[in-house]
Amino acid sequence: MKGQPVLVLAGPTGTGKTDWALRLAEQLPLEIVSVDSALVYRGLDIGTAKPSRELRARVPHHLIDICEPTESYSAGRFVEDAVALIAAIHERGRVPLLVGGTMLYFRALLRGIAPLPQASIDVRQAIDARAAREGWPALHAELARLDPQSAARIHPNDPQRIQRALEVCYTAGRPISELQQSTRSPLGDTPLGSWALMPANRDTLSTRLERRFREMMRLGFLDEVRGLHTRGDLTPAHPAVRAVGYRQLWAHLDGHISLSEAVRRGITATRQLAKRQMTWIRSEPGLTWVDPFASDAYASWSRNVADWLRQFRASGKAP
RNA sequence: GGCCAGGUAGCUCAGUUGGUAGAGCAGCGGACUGAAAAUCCGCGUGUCGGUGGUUCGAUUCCGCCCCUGGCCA
Repeated sequence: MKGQPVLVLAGPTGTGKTDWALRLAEQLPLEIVSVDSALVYRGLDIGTAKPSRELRARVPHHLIDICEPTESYSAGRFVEDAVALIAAIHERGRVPLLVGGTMLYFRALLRGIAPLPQASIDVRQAIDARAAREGWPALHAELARLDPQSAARIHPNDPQRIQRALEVCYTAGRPISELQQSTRSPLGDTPLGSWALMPANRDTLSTRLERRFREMMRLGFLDEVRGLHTRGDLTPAHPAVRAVGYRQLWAHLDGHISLSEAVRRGITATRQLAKRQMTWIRSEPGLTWVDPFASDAYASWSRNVADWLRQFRASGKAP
């Protein structure tokens, strides 16, 4: 017996996912679940192209503005939150529409994530301190002793993953590669209607991303970052400050680079983000690609979605 | 107009005591299990400004020309 349907709309930044989701929600009984590691933070608005409060008042949105920028959200928390939300939305007789570009979150939710220990600030600090003394290659060598399987997969120059793998060894007492074997999808047999916005022409996206960044600057992006900068409790080590655009403007506010250089680098970082997102989408099975910049793209997509949902209505499982 | 310094990869530059060249950035491809808008890996043929000359061989040396910047008129 199949469960109730879930809709997925993935895509790189700047392809209009948010807009499409809102339009679709005007014609179908949907609730939007954001799949975005930056939209979770309060106070990151302009630079994340966060949908406005008015828009969010019209259609139910979830997982936006749920953290302080001093916090660290995670893929694990996302999966917990999303699973609970999907159940609640189904309970209300509506259809969840998962929208976003954080592909790790999508994968963790759709394919599963192993029950691993949470990040530990203390352990990470200890590892960082050792890395500063002995260098990351030494820590990679240690990982090779404790968890050869992970060490083989993790490049010696990849501090973030070496650190995480060691952290899990220390706190769980077992290698991460072993714990990862019990990965399974939390969604079970939930039927998925999955689409990805993939621009057929990269230059079109690139141009739009630059335009959008400059528009953000016009809307007061720098003031927004200055506000975060002035708080005094945030540093470039916080995930919120590492977000594209924020990081570069932060460097400018710290006096490291000029404003025009920060903007230039911000635009570049945005393009690189989109590229990484597309790499991930290409490798992800089960996604139907849609070129968002083709004429009538939205119209035909929304028709497809409605058609796909109809089967559940017919069998009486959904609205 | 004269003098000086440059013109080498999309950009900033290095280099070749003469044997047709390499870094960073950008770009492209890839990886991705609690930071993921993160973190990391791989990919470098380009009339070496143009044209004559010297030479077995010139991007490298010499002449002339063009362009850019600076100084002097």
